[in-house]
Amino acid sequence: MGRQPCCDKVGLKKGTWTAEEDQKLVSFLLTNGQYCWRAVPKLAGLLRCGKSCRLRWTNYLRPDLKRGLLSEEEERTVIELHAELGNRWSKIASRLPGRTDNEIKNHWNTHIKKKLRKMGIDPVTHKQLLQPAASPRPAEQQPEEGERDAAAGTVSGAEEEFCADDLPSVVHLLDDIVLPPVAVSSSTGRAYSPESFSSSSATASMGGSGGCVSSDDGEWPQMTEWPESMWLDLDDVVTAQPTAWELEDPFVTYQMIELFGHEEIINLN
DNA sequence: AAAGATTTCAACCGCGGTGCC
DNA sequence: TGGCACCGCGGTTGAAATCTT
Repeated sequence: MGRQPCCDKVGLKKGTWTAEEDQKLVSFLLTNGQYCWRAVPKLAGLLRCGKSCRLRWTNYLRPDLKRGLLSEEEERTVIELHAELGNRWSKIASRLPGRTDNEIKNHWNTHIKKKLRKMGIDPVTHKQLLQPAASPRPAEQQPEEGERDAAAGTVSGAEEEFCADDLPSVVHLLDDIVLPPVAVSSSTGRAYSPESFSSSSATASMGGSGGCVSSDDGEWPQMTEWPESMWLDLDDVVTAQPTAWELEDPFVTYQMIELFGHEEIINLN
């Protein structure tokens, strides 16, 4: 009856992935493609459950991922989409090529929430906060993060409260954020340096904009580094072309990369 | 220089939807 | 048709990195 369990969790490794594990997983998936995640760890020689492998691949090892902080343009998109969709991170991520739901969720919680609050905007409802962020209530009256979110309603609650008229004001206010001077690609909105298009196999498939991110200290953007494990094992994915093209739907981005000597078209969403 | 506090983000957990048996 | 596993999602955790004192 039914299927076999995904994993028995006995003797399986947890926690941070090692370079060797990354290497095994990437090597296996690039050779065999993605099919049954349950079978992947066994076939790849990993003491991990399929779920863990899927997570590692989708959030960190996929060659089409962008690395580094979200650009100003990407942040704006996230804010707009969050106002529209709430905490549906996967939906938001699907509109930001090369970004994962986990990455966007983390960035939202660590950066964007703070920025919005500083600007006096409730990150849950996207409306102006009643009290200025600079003059918080006394500690005993200050609800915990979770409480506040719960009080403001769940995702659906936020949707109910959200008024489309609020969106332009939110986006406009974002313009007031002072960012360090960086070179920004006019076509992609992403910061870049001349080194962006390095011959590194990993950076070559980052949406055509290179793996470069702006730094917070106002200096020239830094190259995004891929884990050493990837350098070791991605010799087979060399010379990926930084040529991305967009079809009718601006949110569907495809990219041609070279895999094992033949060209592959990958959907960056 | 060291210790403690804070921040970041990779990874895990648990749930719901879907599909297989 | 019911039970179960798979998959993907959102929330949470905790180790590592960074900052502050």
